[in-house]
Amino acid sequence: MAEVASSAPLPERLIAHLDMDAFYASVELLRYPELKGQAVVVGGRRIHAPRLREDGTREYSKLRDYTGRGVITTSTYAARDLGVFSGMGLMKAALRAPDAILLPTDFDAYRHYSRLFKAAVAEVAPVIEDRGIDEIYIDLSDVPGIREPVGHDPLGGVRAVAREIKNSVLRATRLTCSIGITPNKLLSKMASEMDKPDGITLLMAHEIESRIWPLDVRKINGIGPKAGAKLAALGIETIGQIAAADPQWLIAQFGKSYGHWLHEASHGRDSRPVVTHSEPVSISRETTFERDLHAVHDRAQLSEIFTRLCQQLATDLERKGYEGRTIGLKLRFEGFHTVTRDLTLDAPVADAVSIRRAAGACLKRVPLDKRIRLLGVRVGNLSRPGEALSASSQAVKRKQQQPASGPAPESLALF
DNA sequence: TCTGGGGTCCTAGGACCC
DNA sequence: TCTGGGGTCCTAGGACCC
Repeated sequence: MAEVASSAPLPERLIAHLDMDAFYASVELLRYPELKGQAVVVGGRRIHAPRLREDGTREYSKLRDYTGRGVITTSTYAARDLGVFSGMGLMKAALRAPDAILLPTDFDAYRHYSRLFKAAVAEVAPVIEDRGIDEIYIDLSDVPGIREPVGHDPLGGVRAVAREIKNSVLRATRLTCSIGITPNKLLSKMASEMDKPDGITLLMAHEIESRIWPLDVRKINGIGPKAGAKLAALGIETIGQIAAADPQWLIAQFGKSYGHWLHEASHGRDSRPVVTHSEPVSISRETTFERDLHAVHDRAQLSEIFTRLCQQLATDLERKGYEGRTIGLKLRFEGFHTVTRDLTLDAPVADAVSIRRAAGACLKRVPLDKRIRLLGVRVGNLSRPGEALSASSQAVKRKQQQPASGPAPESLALF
């Protein structure tokens, strides 16, 4: 009893961040185990799928075979050693690692393993926040046994639960993951990165100074390229330097909200709950062309792609059971300049024709003098069909009983 | 050899209403 | 005729994340 009482009390909340190790690449290695240990990059298209030779061995595409505009979605740790990372253009990566093996992205497979690993975690700890295909937050605060010390280790119970989660994931998927456990999401996200791959990192409040403050500011989830560059220009490189800065000065530099958040984050403070359910805000489809298209010269092709995106979006909406009142259009021009237009209708729609009509009206508000690199369509203001109208859309309904008259059919000739 | 696709959230200005 | 402030909605752009 005396031993337990003398150890530091566990925090009220114990939050885990679990990140699958090189997820897409690791799923591919389950299929092609002979690639284990090699530099492998995921990001190609179908044509880069391995081919079966007469003798039963496989022939893989190499990074040097790639032409086009794709980026790396994941690379194995061996490929990262060659300097190729996710987000990097495949053509650029091919210059650095021409002999790295290239595999096409197979989202269906990754989604399958995503479901498997999340279900495996849920068997141990059910309070889970989805953060995409390969990572989750888990609220471990009330997991049985987690606050039990083991021997002289007050965190023994926490370690045991972490190991149990990792074992459960490994059993279900044959994949490894890394886990960070701390009193909040912000710190856990950083902790899960500290011992990758296949690691467990526990970090409590009294260790912020020694383990968090020396880190680069970009390690904070929420400080991206822009804020990182601005901090660097102000002579701030580490999280500890943010923590040492006058909060009023941070607010003067970054605005009230972000400046205050920077101060809090640098001290490891974060009270955001683990959110186990959320509704989508918008659903979209977009595509980048193999070559930039011209609004006039490539009109037929653009029109076809535009219609196809609307049809895919309608299919997505139906499958997920949503309709939406705000239709958005996105165009990216040569030079990467991006423009969006949106239009809010009086009533939600979900069918391809209505989406296409509204997006077409948006298109008429964009000058099309430059070549187009990307075209996208989005549906926002989502609701479920048959659901009671929201107060706001009821107000609109009352005001204008007439349904919106879209543009005349001839105007669809644009594109 | 630049820079995918699918998202969320924030800001800021103008319209409109009370 | 001028002058307010608050609140909500819509739109456009941008930062950031996986």
